Amino acid sequence: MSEYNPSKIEESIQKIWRDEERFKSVPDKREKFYCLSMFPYPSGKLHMGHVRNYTIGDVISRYKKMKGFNVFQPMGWDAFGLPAENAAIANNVSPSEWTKQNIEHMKGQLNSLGLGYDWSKELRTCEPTYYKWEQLLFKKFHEKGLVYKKKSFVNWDPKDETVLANEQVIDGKGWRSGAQVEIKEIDQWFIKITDYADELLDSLDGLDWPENVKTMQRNWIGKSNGAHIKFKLEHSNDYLTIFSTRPDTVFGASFLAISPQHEISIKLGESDSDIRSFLIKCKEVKAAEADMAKAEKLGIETGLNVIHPLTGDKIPLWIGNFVLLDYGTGVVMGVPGHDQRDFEFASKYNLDIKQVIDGKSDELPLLEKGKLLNSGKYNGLESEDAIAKIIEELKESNLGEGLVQFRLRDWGVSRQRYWGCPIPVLYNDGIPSLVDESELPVELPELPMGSGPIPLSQNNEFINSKEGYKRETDTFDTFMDSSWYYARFPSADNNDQAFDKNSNYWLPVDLYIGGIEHAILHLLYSRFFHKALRDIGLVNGDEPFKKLLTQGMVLKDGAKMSKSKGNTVDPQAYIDKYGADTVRLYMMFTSPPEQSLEWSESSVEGSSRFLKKLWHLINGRKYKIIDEPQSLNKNQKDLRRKAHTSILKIMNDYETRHSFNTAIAAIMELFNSIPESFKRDNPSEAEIFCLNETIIFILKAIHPIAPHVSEYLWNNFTDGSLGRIDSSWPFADKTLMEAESFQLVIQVNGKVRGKVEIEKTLSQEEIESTAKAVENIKANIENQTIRKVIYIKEKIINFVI
RNA sequence: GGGGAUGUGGUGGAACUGGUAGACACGCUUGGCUUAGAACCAAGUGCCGCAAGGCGUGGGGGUUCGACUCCCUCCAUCCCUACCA
Repeated sequence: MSEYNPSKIEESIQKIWRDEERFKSVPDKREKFYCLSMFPYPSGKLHMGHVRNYTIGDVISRYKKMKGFNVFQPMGWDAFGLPAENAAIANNVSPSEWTKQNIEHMKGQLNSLGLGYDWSKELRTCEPTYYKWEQLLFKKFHEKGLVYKKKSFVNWDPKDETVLANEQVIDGKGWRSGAQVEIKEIDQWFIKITDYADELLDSLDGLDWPENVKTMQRNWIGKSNGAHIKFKLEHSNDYLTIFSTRPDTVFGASFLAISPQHEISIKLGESDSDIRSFLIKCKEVKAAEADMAKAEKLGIETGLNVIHPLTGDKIPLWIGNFVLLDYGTGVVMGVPGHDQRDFEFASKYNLDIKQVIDGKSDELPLLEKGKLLNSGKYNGLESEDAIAKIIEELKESNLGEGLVQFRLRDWGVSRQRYWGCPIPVLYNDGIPSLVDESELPVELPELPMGSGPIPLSQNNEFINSKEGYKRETDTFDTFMDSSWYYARFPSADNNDQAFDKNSNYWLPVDLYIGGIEHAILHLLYSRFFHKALRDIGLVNGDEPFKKLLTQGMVLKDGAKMSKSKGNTVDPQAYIDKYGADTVRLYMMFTSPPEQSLEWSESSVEGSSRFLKKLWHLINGRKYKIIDEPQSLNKNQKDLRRKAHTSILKIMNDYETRHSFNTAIAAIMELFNSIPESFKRDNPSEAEIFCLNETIIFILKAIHPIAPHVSEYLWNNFTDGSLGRIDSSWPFADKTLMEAESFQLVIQVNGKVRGKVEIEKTLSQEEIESTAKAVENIKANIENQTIRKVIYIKEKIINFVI
């Protein structure tokens, strides 16, 4: 008998798939299923996270195909981005060459895993055939009024004279130069995602997405009701406007704080050296929100006052490093009595702390709402009431108004990098205009000979390549590239249109699978893109991804696998050693998709062992057509019951729960439940019938996960008599699932004291007396009054004494 | 700082709707096969205890006949935080 040889089998089966073009998808009459896994950044090698992500997608795609769906599963490359520039500097290769080589290698790896992609629709975001359309979409967004330019902040490395990504700033220093990084303001392109804030929020409700992701998006969008309140600057005609969700606490305002980048701060810095040095200090904070929040809250008095709009009191104006110019109005009202952060700030700088809300305790800060006090004529009113009345008064005196504010900010899409999609803009005397459609794409130029990846701003040939104009030198944020690729896939081979009838047929994506780390940004940008494309008339429907599955990370020794930690495991070594089927089986078996997965070497061995056992049971055996036997003995009935209940459970696990680990456990259980006698050389006809049925069920059930070995065994077992393995899913016959008895668990006061097998024909009284008669139960309830009997049908009986 | 998760044997995990905690595996122990090992096969394996029994799902408290599951509270770890992708 031949041994299980994964590499030989996998190669031969993959050849059949290639020759048949098994995974090429075209529209037809079946129900469609567009299954998409987040495309990878071509970093060079597949990592475990990819293997997991793509195996999940492939398992579901193959399962859906067996269930009769027309499945489309494409794959492509998120090919622009920072790592290519880093590699270019480190290895002196061009980003495009490096990227191309990585793609070739990774594509081979994906194929060796047996992933069923329709490569006829492959796309690469770094190719002009892709980004030409991205440039056109940007132009359409511009025509719709969704694009504008404004100043905003970046991490600036003064030594290298480059803009740094957040991850390139380490402890406030540039990663390469080591220079102190500064916040710098530059002019950049923005897209008005906030125009869609309400819709992005509201249409979350109808999505079949995990609740936690929807919650994260809701909180990110952050719709809040509040008010703008104007404070007049003393000795001036200017006003400062703040936004507050708690106008009921306005009488507790004891300071106002402005951002260090606010024009007043900058003006004061010019004449006051203390303020100047404070502002310089504030520049030394990384632009990332987490870093700003962690930084110590610092402030400096401006010496200016503002006038409280309701009391007329003078209130000091401060500059605070925690105030973001980009967010809200760039001015904050400090109410130390009722806000944690304001309280800490006021305590530190000895500012007034007033209580204006009556709470259960008098300990400040008091964060909850309640009755107002120390608030003039509003004393005694409940917060909600007071909010309405205060807004009314402010409105009458033109010093404020109620309004809804979003936390969501517009999307800055400018990057000062080489390896990205050029923003298609021309400047004539500094006036920008979008490049004409007939002149698209604006191609990214090759790098000058011998140069590293210099930004386009240093490439004069590019800048001046259209006479009379200067070209825009910013490139797009790579989130732009990945925000619409899902819609391009079905039309990826069409160079005349961004989206053709294929996109219309396949969209929306029925299941989108990817890492939880994309829960907010990528998924929100894509949702925005879809809505904007819809309004331009390019796609149908309101949402791009009907259902979402977010997978957890792959860990080693409790930590995320990363190069810097040196704890990476190269999947290729395992594919080479055990074969793709084992790696896929291991990945699916060891943890449910949404949880993180701890890599363990020895468990891989276990998955391989199961496939070997499967091989030894089935290889060499031949399927024989036998009529369904008239009567079966207990063993035979039990096996059939197990087979049919298992198939039903596995179906539910694949389809509804996406719980592949329990599906595999059920397959293993079914395998283990085959009586030894059925496998002998001379079984009875009835035994052969039951065994054949079980083998068919097991091969079909494991096929989405271990497609090579199952198809190979299937072909040899059936000799083509039952069609291709992926042509159908087994029928689970409910009439075969019924058992004649069940095990009843007997509890006394909620503790398990015994178990007994009960015939289903028994009445509840009979069950109760049978339970009471069980040896250990008798002892437990003797001489006791049974106060209550709780019977849960065919499960449990509990005697309460 | 804010937002979202997770926590169950030596290990990965199961328990789907409040109803037998530990399915299915890994590992380990013992035995078989073997000159030996690997592989394979069989039995055992939550903890304490000779046993009867008791304890047990991150800690503490609560609801319930019954809690891994619901509520309160605390702790630990991970992810995101708008220029990593």
